Amino acid sequence: MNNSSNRFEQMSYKLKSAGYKLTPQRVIILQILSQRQDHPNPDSIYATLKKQLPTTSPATIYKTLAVLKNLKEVLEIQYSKESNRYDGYNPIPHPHIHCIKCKKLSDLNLFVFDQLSEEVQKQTGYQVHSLNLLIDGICPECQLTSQEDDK
Amino acid sequence: MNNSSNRFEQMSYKLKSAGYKLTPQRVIILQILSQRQDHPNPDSIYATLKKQLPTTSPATIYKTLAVLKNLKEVLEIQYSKESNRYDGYNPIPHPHIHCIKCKKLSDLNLFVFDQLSEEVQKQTGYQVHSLNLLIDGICPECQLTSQEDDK
DNA sequence: ATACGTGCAAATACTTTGCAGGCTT
DNA sequence: AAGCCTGCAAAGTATTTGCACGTAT
Repeated sequence: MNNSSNRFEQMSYKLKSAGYKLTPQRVIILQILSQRQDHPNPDSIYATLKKQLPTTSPATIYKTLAVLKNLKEVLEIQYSKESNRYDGYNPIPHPHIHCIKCKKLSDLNLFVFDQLSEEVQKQTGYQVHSLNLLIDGICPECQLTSQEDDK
Repeated sequence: MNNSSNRFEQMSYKLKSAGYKLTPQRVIILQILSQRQDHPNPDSIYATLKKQLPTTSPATIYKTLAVLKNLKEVLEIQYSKESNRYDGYNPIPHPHIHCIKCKKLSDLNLFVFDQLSEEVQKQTGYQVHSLNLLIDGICPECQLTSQEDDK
């Protein structure tokens, strides 16, 4: 059993345990979230979902994402300009790097990250809820193709 | 001469050198940005500006902030839910901690932060543009007052 | 039957844009 | 005179909300 299947089972279980119903819409949303590792935004999830259930509305996705976020079964990566992206494959908080050209959003391994929360808590006295590290840049591929539009 | 005055001079100089005009609106915006250390959002800047120039519109603030951001004379702290906040007092990228109760946004000193950009660049090959570390939590004061609303 | 979920549409919030008029150099 | 800047209003985008209907237990 691969991680996608595990994630699907885990999310389904969590939803049901918390008293939520596993509707056809939600099943598909869970499938999408457990499989995709490209951190889709609501609109992208909507596009896929609409193919299988054409009557679905975006509101359903937003509502389900909110539930999953509260259950910590999906990680929300917040943007101010573009819409949020969601990681259901690996919902444990981790830093990301975002290419501002091709919009790709990738995981980033930083061994300092996991200690940060506790360190900040100690240093500031804040009760830390979430720690968002988001890096914007240009990925190696886009660096090649963007040489011509440099001034 | 204190840092606020320095910042005001520096921002004025940068604007003029880059060919922008120093209009009355912009003078006041620069004053606000150079003095306030609470990381105001556009609306808060607007409220102050409106007192001195009642006909000012929010668009003027957004446009001026965009210019200053490009000149790197103001640091934009991005949110997805609330509006952006701006640091003109210390425009060099640095991490922040945000209280989700009282909305206070404070600077955070993390000695690891300054090395991160280069480390990420090496590790990923990305050309790093900006590194945003934003921590959400509850500040010590709000922890005291919020005990009663805990479930 | 009761409560939850869905889909639609309207509302909200923040920010950007187009444009006409004004001011500065 | 030319160009930049402002203020207004409209448009744009992302997300949330209210509500009536449907469905599952």
